[in-house]
Amino acid sequence: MTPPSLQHELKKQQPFDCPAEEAYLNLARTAGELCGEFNQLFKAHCLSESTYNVLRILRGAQKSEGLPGLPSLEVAERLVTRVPDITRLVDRLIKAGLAERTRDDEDRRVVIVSITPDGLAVLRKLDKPIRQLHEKQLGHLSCKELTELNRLLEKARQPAAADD
Amino acid sequence: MTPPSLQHELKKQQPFDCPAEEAYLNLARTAGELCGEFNQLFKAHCLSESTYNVLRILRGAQKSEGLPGLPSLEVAERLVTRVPDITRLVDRLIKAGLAERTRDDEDRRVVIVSITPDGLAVLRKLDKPIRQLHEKQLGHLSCKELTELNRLLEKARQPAAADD
DNA sequence: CTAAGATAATCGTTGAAACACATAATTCGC
DNA sequence: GCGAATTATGTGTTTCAACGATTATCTTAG
Repeated sequence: MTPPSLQHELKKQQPFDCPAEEAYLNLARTAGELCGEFNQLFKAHCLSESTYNVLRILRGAQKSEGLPGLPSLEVAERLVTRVPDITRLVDRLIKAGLAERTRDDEDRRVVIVSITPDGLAVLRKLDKPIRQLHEKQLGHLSCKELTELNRLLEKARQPAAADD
Repeated sequence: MTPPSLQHELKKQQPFDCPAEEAYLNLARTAGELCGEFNQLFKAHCLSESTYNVLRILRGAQKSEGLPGLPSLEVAERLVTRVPDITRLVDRLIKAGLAERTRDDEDRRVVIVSITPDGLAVLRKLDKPIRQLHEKQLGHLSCKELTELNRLLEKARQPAAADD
């Protein structure tokens, strides 16, 4: 198990200016590689990472909170990565028949987005390969390592989250 | 130092299916937030993360390796995140006057990309704010924590790198 | 010397993201 | 109630990324 350092991977001649820079690049590169594999999987089912996440959020709200759907803005806030254009994201899902929009009667400004049976079916089909890919990507890390990684990542986000 | 867990941030009701999934989402979210701030900074100078990286690579090759430039494909391979369309990336830099193309006389297929004085000037202007942003984002992690984070991220990439 | 194959780079097109602005509905001060 | 301000959402436009197919040059086998 030789450690292929990031510096070597990038053919970088000089060492990194500061450890924070190395960590940042490491983070970007790792996330890019891992996300890339997922995007490939999603694409095979005509989804993207964003649209998949929206479906997951809608299913979660339905299963765990018993809500038929969520306001658009609420969906946007729950996304893993921020996306300013929730409208078109949902548009794509609706065009594919995986989600639907209904106006809220209480507050006619808000649009409730909900998942359709077809959307649930697509998620069901993806559940297993997703789990397998997670396992393949990070399964070789021990439980202790994953816990530590999570701790460090959450700590890393703290100052960035400060100026939200 | 209250730990704002990812589950809470995402308003997720159920715990994560598996630790690998949580780590993946944590990774994606952290990278997204950190990259977002950098993209904002780059954008203020009419660059993107990709174009900035290309400039950094070109400067590095010049400074450390004494090369006037690099073949396009070599630049693409050194990028932090894989980008299949190096041509248009370089197009944008050339249009902005920050890089230039020259044909290699040895092998007339290869195009040597090199950074211009203007490109170097832009990088110089960015060096300090970049360092400051790295410090702001990850400076609150101890040196030991950064080292451990780097170790875990490199380990995480190993199986993904296997099927390149 | 020539044709076939390999390699480097480019181009065409599609689809998605980013950003600013516009629209509709609600709330609040008067 | 009436109109300004606020909130939730939608639209227009530009830019960027992904994928495939194509062109140009080099290499090599015959």
